[in-house]
Amino acid sequence: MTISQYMTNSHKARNPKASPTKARRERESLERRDAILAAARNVFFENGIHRATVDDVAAHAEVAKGTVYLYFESKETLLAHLLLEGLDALGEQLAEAFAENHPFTAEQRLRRLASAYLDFFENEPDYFRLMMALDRGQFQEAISTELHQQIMTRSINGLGWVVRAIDQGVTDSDFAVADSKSAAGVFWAAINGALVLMSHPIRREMLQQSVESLYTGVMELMLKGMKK
Amino acid sequence: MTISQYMTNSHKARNPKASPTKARRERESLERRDAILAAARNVFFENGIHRATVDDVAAHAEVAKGTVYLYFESKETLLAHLLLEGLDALGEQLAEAFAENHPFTAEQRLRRLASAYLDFFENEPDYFRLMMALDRGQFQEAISTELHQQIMTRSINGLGWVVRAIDQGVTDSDFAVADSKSAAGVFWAAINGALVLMSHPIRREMLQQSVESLYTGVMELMLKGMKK
DNA sequence: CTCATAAGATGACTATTAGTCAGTATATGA
DNA sequence: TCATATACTGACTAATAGTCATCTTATGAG
Repeated sequence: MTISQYMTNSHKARNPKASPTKARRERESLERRDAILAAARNVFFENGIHRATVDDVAAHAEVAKGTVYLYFESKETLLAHLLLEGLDALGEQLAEAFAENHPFTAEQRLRRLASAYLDFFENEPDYFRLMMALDRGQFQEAISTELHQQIMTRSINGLGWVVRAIDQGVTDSDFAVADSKSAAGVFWAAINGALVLMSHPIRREMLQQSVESLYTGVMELMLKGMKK
Repeated sequence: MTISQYMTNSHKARNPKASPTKARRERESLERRDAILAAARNVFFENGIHRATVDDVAAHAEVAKGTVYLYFESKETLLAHLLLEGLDALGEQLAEAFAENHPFTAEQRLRRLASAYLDFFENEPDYFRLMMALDRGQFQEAISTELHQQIMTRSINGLGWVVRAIDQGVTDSDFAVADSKSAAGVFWAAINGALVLMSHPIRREMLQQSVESLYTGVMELMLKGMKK
């Protein structure tokens, strides 16, 4: 018996219920959970989160409604998990845009981050809508604090890239800002505000300009304002 | 008989149902409508628009539920009328801040407008929440296009003050912006984004700064960016 | 193979609430 | 006084989130 085999057995032995069956059961349980989440993604994104019903989600996942509630506490919890997916996707795109190992200037990095967010807005409108729709007290009260913490952590991590870019700008003496964290909040609030405002066709018509031009306008003013 | 008296009588005569009673009836109808709207204001603002029920509103207005629906098509229509109240209040404050007859500079005017919006955010949090909460497709689909038009008109009028301030800045050669309408959209999107972002206690904690400082940060950067 | 047990799944049921409408009450003026 | 019109009522329907007693299936001991 090799050491690794011994350790594996030891691991199994720790839990009296351990058996080849258990591993399969756990896998199947995760698969079912994923199937329900996938159904939720389709149903909520297709019909909008208010029109869509848990019965619909159950039907799409080919399980009874009760089963949905075995895997997720509530409709809001389901939505929260979709939100986490969206935040993860955005986080990855921001990390890629920051491009840690490339010798970009701080300004280039901020432009790339802003551009990545605009791409996300345009390519993943469902996730973006979800992020905005769930950014409300009503929703937050309906999910566990643990889940809420996870969402907040993901959000902070996303903003972290902006903080780092601004830090770089301060270090390189390109930017003049009092506090990089505040400045990151300002920058993000502004470009996010542009996207929220332009999410409505009527608003776009009203302002007679495209999402891109308003978004770029906000970004350029913010950059100009931060530069030395 | 003066001309005005003649015209008044002529107006009444146009409608064969005219009578002293009719005027009273109409007044009473408006009073009831106001009572229901007042009840809605209390109930929705007290409990939050999702938790509050139309039964609650009816109970507070001391009418049957059916009566509420005689005066307002739906829960959303009730909310839309509260929203109009809020937009009117904000519009008045912006007009006052603009101070047409005072010799303020464009920059002073923009600062005053932004300051008025911050005041509104802080003094009328219920109306502000309503404005943000109802800024969604789901809500817009549920009200008449006429009502929706009214809301949009109020919004445009509000932004109009910002456009005028920026126009002044361009005329006075203080600002360098390509298009004042776009620039107004940019400015408003940015400061509004700051308020939305900071509406959440968790977000404020995350960014470790006050609403005021982030808001001011956004405004100063936007002003700096617009200045020649 | 058989059967007791546990784990997992089910869907009928409850509770809540927006919106309806047949019936009732009140006011008007002929 | 009474027919009519107007205003109001609240029991009812429909939709839907969430529950839980019951059933089904898989497991492994004998």
